[in-house]
Amino acid sequence: MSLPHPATEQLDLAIILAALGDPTRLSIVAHLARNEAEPLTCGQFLDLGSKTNISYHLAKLREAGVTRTEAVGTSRLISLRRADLERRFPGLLDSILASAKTLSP
Amino acid sequence: MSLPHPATEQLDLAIILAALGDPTRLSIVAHLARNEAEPLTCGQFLDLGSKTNISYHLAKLREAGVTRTEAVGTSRLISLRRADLERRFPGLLDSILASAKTLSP
DNA sequence: TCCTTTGTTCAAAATTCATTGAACAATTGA
DNA sequence: TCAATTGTTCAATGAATTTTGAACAAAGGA
Repeated sequence: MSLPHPATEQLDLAIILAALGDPTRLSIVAHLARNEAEPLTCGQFLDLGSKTNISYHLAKLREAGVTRTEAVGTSRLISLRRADLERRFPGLLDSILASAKTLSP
Repeated sequence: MSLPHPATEQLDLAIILAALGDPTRLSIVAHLARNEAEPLTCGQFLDLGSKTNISYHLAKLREAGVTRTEAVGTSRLISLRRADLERRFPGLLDSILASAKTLSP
């Protein structure tokens, strides 16, 4: 099982914005931001869609470079690539997360 | 000819990010930001695509609330809705424009 | 070993998106 | 009035996206 992640220098703005320009994925990212202390598993997003569908959206976020996914046992631990994003596009993620917060308090 | 623009309070984050998550539209917005002194016409984007195609992308940006389009003669003057965006999602547009700048210096 | 848990992959269907050319509309100027 | 300029709308097409269920795979525990 390969879980390819784009390198930091390869992160593309349009691809990242497209990945975040979807309600389900925006909810996933907001949820990750709210629980950055410990990474979350796929199963913790099942209220947002079916198992298959969440797997699809999480793959999109990973391929865009927004999240990192590491396999641990049968689970996948998902976390925001905050430091990488900050280095490539300073301030971008924070402003998007802040904007997302004005919607779901 | 009606040119409907969403109200500031109705601006939706996912819709805005989806509108900006396209290379052509990101170029359009970056170009608008570089020339905010005076609004631009559709014809000034023809290097990014065909006349019909640019009209399509400009409609997307307008419907998302990113741009404002006013008819003047046979032309359309297009400008960023910077103040509205700032009020609804403070800092968002600036951070996206700054990120876009790191790509095309 | 067998079963459960946790996710992925695959194929199919439905939807949406992007692009094009032809036709149209409105304004301006000769 | 006639023609040129500036964009939009329409229909069609191909591509990409989203969603679903069935089948599969890997790890862990009884």
